[in-house]
Amino acid sequence: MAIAARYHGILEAAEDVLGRRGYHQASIREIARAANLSLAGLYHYVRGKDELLFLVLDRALDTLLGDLDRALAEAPTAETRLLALIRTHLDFGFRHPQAMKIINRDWELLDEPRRSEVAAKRQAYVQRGLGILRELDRHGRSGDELLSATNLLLGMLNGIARRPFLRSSEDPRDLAAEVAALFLYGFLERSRAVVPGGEHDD
Amino acid sequence: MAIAARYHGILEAAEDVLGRRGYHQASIREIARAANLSLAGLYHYVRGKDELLFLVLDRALDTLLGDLDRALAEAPTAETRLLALIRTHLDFGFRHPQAMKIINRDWELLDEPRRSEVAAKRQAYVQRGLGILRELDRHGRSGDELLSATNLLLGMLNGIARRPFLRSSEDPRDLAAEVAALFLYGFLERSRAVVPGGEHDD
DNA sequence: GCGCAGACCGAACACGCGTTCGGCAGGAGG
DNA sequence: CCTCCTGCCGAACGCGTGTTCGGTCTGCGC
Repeated sequence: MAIAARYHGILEAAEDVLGRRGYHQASIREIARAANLSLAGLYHYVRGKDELLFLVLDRALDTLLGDLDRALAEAPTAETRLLALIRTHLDFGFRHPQAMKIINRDWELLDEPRRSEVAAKRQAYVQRGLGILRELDRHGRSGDELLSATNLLLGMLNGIARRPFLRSSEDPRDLAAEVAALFLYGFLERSRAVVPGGEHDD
Repeated sequence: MAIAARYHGILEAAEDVLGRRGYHQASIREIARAANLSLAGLYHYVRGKDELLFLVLDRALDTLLGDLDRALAEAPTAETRLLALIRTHLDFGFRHPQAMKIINRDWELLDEPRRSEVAAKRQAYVQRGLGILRELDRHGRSGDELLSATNLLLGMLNGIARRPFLRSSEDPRDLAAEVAALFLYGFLERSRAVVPGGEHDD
């Protein structure tokens, strides 16, 4: 179990350093120091720098997809599922900002066997969004149109999560409802509550 | 004038290489090679790598802001101004994809005297968007709400411009109208033409 | 006690990087 | 003809990097 704890600590350190500095600025020496290990000691657990990136990326995407599917399973309607996706995404972004940065910024830097693996998980995430929008669609949009709308939505979410715009006063719950309202009804309308009665307190 | 041509070529080369590889992966040697100069020859024109980044960034932001202000000046209503902003942004993204990447990805890497300078130009751009949304607002939104809506909108745009999702079939004009419609009226509504009669052919 | 295996480390290697230095061509001015 | 200046280059310096090698501990089976 001690080895597993070490491994876990290494992944945490790598996520933090890789997220804060970016893949190419982050040095393996810095990750080792953050994990309370020597440089060569870190190499005892990990084959190289790209494996470190892969491990962090893989774990983060598993967490994100897991959170999402758990939230989706509890949402009965398409509207609540959309809200659940937005909420999960923003929540993850606020709770694991470094992991989010790595997902959005550094995943292309992996080399080929592994790159496809995380690309598949990224695509699975997009598919969840696309499925929800397909349910929500009332105008018979084509797959291409739905896909670009999905990318628009995810772009909005990443635009928020990227930098701390309004993190000061707002909490992710309210923010998610606001984003959902804007996406569903547009900027010109204003309907505060997206889901008419679907709120449950925790 | 030959010196000006050289300078221009250097900026083009730097924009291309910096955009494609990112600041820290791009080497000055590669930029020099792309500009048909030797390594030391490049240093004859430029003080260092960060100055290269600054020059590219500054020129790109000037172009973007210039394009935007020119398009805004011709747009009579708030709706057409919104459409103009979206169009300009997407157009710039399609025409100068490398410059767009640098603007969105690498500007934070500048060191302090210059960083503030490009931050100011970036903020000026956001202010244009915020002003348009303020005109468009029918619900007395607060400055914070308008700012976050602006960031949502810009996030959507960058989400598209980032990767070639649908570049195959769509052209920026149609795409811009689609984005504007989705932003103004929401996903649930569908109004094809955002601006009822404001189209002029070129 | 003995040996072995695994956790861990200090020191080095090879390499690519940003930057600098000394110099070479060639045209202009005296 | 000499000199200066500008555009440009080959070669090097110093440094930080990812990675590896040889070794030292410590604990456990026999």
